[in-house]
Amino acid sequence: MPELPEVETTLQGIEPFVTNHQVSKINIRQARLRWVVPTKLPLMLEGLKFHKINRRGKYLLFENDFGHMIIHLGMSGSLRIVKADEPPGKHDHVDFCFSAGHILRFKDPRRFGCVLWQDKSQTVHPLLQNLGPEPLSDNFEGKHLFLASRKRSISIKPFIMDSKIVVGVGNIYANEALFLAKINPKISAGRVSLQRYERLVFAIKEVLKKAIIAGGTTLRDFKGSDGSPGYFKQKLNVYGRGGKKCISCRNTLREIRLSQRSTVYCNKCQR
DNA sequence: ATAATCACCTGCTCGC
DNA sequence: TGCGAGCAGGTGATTA
Repeated sequence: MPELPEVETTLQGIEPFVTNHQVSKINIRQARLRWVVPTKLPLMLEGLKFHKINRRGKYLLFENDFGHMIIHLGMSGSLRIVKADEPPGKHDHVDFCFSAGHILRFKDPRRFGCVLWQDKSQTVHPLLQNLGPEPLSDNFEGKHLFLASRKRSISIKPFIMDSKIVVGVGNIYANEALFLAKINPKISAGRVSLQRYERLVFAIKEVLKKAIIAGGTTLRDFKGSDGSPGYFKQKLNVYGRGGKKCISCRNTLREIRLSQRSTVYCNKCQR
């Protein structure tokens, strides 16, 4: 499920049940995720409290006195708060039990996600060290994409999905943002004007912000809820609508593959 | 260095 | 009802 809005929604939903709660026990049922869950994880967490949860791109960083736990949800991961007596399902790989009696439960059918540990130190974790700016921050602006794209022949859609360029723009929202900005996903990143990049940046921020708000409305009952947060309910203009009519001009939306990812666009509106 | 492809997994849908 | 093919929200590693 997770694009950036879902990760942010997850953070906000679990935060009150995690921060400043003492971790009593870690149960790892399946350590073989994208990378093996480190053996020393329980040692670094049990008996301690997390001070805070931060987000960097789609990575969640759980901070405590010794360092931070890094969680990524991959393609199918989720984090939920459940009661202590709730039996785990087939894909519930890791439980973080709290003294207060609830559990933070990591579920991930496809196991593309990860649960890692980084000791407190000067060095940044390799997964985090080459990441581009946060899309919702002020220093993400049109000029950044314009400068980074000069002499690049890559299509603009995979370009904005590259985490070295900007983090957190996944397939759904890349499609949606390009539609809003009226930019054809196939065109070379290096041939897009500054003005058009400014429009694209505005569209990316807009799409992500709206999705977070939509997700936020569904996370009231995060504890014990069955998940399915917001974005499915959110109105998607192009993603998943290949062959249907463009909401703006009624032209038939095209569906192609770019970098192996499903890409939907209107060839009349998006030039 | 850059762009495209592969790989990691499970579950679901579709056509036969 | 069963079976194989193809696809899915991500992204690091490998190949040209």
